[in-house]
Amino acid sequence: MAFATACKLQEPVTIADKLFLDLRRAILEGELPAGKKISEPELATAYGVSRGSLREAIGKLENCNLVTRKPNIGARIIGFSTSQLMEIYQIREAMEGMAARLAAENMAEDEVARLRRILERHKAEIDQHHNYSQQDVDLDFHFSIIQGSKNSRLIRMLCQDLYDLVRFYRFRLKASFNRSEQAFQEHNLIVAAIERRDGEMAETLMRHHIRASRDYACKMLDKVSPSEV
Amino acid sequence: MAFATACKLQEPVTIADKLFLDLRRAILEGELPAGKKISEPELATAYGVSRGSLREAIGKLENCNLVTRKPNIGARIIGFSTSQLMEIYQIREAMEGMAARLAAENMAEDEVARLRRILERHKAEIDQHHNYSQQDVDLDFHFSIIQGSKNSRLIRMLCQDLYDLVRFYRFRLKASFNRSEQAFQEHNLIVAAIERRDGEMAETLMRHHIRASRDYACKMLDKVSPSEV
DNA sequence: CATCCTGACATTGTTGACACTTTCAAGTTA
DNA sequence: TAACTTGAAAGTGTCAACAATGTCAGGATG
Repeated sequence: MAFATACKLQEPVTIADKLFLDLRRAILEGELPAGKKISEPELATAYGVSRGSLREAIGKLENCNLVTRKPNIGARIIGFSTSQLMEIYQIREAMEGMAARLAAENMAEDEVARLRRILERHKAEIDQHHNYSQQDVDLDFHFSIIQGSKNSRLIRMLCQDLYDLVRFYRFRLKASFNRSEQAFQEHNLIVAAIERRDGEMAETLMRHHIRASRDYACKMLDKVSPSEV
Repeated sequence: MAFATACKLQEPVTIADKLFLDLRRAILEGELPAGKKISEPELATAYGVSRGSLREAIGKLENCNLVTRKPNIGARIIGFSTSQLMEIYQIREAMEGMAARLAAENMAEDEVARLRRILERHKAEIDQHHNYSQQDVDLDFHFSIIQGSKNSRLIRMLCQDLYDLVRFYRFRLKASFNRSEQAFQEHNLIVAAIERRDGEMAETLMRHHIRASRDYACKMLDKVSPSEV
């Protein structure tokens, strides 16, 4: 997936880094269930490393907001709740809106062209009903715009901190999400605004897009489990 | 300072936590100079703790973006650059704008009243030329609005991740910053919008306020050191 | 019967020692 | 002299053992 590769610039050189990536993948792909308590001795022996390295890896996971720790009690995988998902959408609306504005101002021409190609790929996969890869192409789209903002800290906050959570939720709700055609239309408008270098409009459209995505997710969650917190 | 106390909910119970808070304060207040390399053995003996605890504390500092680490090479305190400061302002514009919108929608009446009182304190200190405490009152103002958003993740991202950096820069540039009267007027407008529960306007005004603050900082930096990166 | 102690067990926090990598200066060679 | 090699020193990464804390079942007490 282009998203993962492009977002992870540095190779894992140390054991703790490798472990961190392993555990992150395991959490994002549901191998380690949400809400589960992490037992340090258990995991350490399972992965064949010492507790020290594991603790360092857990520390990094805490930074990604994928686990929470309490002193003298331990770490657990985050749970998922509708309210937390809504919070994430609000933050994405603000930050990706800004990213779209900056991308319209700062993206190089070839980057804009690449963005347009992602859109074409998206359309092709819709026509062929490749539902499984539409999520990847969607991530690529958002990721490219974030990169285009050229704001290194914004990029880090979104790609490293927030999008892990997005993927965490997306993986667990993927069955419900099939808004690709509508999303494609909205993506189209955003790219057009970026091509016109209209930052104001790009931001407005991106915020609208993410709000629509939030509303859709909210409706789907209500349908699936109306009583769930 | 109300900001620091209210933002730190949990007591430091573990050695690594205490060390983390100590080091964070030392960095924010310039005790440890920007850009300095951190020697683990040196610091560990200086604080009378083992390297393991120190490394855990450094990990937390890395999460706050106050130090950067490279494998097998070590950690160093972040440096400061105008471009990085501008990036932070862009992110604050987006996120605090959203926070102000949500605060207008979600703040309880007594919280709004408290906000108004902060403003009165601000005015009193301007009249008495208490420049040193105006920065604190400014932090309290922004912090209260962020809290008022009721978005727990937004609060965490701003208060824990971004505002450490704000304080890092503010401490090192405090001499140049004397925009309190203008800032007070802008704060006034924002509170008025929140009191009217006008989220749209609160966001617009907050974004304007932060952009004005950025422009001012930019101008000051140019005046002080036009050639600096 | 419910509540409170109590003590053994399991888990986390902390430490010092060992292994590996980087750095840097002295010496060698073209 | 400049560039490369080498070896020691310093620093970081990793580990296993110890100390401190939290957990929970069993029994005593009202």
